[in-house]
Amino acid sequence: MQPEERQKRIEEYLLKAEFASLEELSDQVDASVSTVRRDLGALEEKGTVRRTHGGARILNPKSDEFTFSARETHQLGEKEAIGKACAALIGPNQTVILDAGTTVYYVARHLELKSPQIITNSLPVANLFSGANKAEVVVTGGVIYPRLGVLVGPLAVEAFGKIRADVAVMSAGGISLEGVSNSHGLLIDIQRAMIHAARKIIFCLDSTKFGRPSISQLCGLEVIDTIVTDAAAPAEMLKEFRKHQIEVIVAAGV
Amino acid sequence: MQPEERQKRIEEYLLKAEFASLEELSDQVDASVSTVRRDLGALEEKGTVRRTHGGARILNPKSDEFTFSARETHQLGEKEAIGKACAALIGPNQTVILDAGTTVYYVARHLELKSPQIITNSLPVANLFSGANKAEVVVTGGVIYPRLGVLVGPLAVEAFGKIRADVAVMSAGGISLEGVSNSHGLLIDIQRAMIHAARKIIFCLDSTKFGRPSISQLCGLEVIDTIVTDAAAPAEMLKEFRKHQIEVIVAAGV
DNA sequence: GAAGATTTTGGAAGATGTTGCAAGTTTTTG
DNA sequence: CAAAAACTTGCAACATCTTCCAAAATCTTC
Repeated sequence: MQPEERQKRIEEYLLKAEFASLEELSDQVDASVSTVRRDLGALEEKGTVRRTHGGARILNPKSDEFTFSARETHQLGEKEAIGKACAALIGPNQTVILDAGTTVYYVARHLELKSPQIITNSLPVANLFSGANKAEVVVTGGVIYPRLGVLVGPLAVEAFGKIRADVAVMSAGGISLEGVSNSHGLLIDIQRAMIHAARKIIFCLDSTKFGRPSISQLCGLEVIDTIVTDAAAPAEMLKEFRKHQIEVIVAAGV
Repeated sequence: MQPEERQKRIEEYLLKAEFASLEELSDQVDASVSTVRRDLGALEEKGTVRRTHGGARILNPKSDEFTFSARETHQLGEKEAIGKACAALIGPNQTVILDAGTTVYYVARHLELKSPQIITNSLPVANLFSGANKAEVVVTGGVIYPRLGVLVGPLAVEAFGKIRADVAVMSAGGISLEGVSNSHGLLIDIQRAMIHAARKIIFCLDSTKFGRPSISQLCGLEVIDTIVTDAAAPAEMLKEFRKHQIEVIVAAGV
């Protein structure tokens, strides 16, 4: 990537996050910390950013945009790790369905470089890619479900009915030996349509989701191809899932 | 391929992507990197592009109407005023189509309280309402047009084909006595569908848009019901528009 | 049309710029 | 004050730029 593009992306990231560590930025723009350091030097010269020990801060914060403010999520480390591990499963130029949900959002963040074709009904995910130019992103229609920024309703279901994808990256409210469940009834129809449209089904579930069934049953274990979770997931359950021919990936902690 | 055609394609690609590496462009126009380098040199001379190490960057982001770098929007005050004046035209509980474009975005900001039903293909507008739960917001599907955050393509056109609305709030690249025009060809189909779907058509145009025709013709004056603009709009043109039975509203300056 | 002049193209060699790493110094933290 | 983290500097490896040249395409002139 060219220095200018990298610097612009650093600026953009800082606009959203306000501060960021060098590590974070380095990860974000896929360059070494040294390079990020130099970039920040240039940006500071330009006056848009101020260096701090270990990171940088935006000088002229103007973030009223709707983005998952990268800070407000619990278990950030785990979700980052899951996101990275799951993104590694996606090949370049694949067609990927991305579900709504914070965990999947973190998968999306690691997907930019693969320039896949993406289909989503999540506004935060759409926003993530709206500035980037590499990936082609299809947004399903629908009514905005307040707070979550998910598009729901017949338009969304229809859109998934029309397409076929290589992979669906899903999240859910809970998983047990009986299957996967979710708390928002409205989402169930859409998630079923996603599952129907994709050849391979990956569920991203942080460890808190295990053995915690939610209100509405989404699907049985037999439709799942892969589960990506973090190190705190209960080992016996994972063993059970493996018995069901499910590939279980435990993301390395940070 | 002719040098001119090649250079035009480079420009077009950069318009979408903002940055591009030499490799990328060379691939895109099917010429060697050396040739692309020379082309970029010419384009830089012409002033549309800036060379960077390893690539190039678009310099003159065309038609600021749709580019949403909220940081650098010109005529912010005017757009705010237009937004306020236009929002006043909308009654409560109406169904409103909101076009993409910065001016319309400012209308949306003043619309929250009226809790209307909103239909839009603009991601920034959708984001604006995704937190609030007053309004019901329908987002059309579509492919994200890079950088602009507009949903384009058949999904979007179809969505507008299926619905009926009370009002459409539109923007455009330019207006003259011949009619309204826009710079992005892709958007024309969608805007036509919007016009078709709505009973009343309002155009929000800041004063810089007058007498400045853009590339593609969108529609004639006869479809316009109302124009909202700011105080700097040329008086004679407004008079002409009024003769065509168009209601012209001049928003009070800040 | 054909022969020669001109322009454009793609590539090669050396100059220049950028990147990531490591050693040594400074700052922060407990 | 000592350990840890972060910063600076210098450097080697790498990518990109400039300049040049020969081949190909295009234009002129007859």
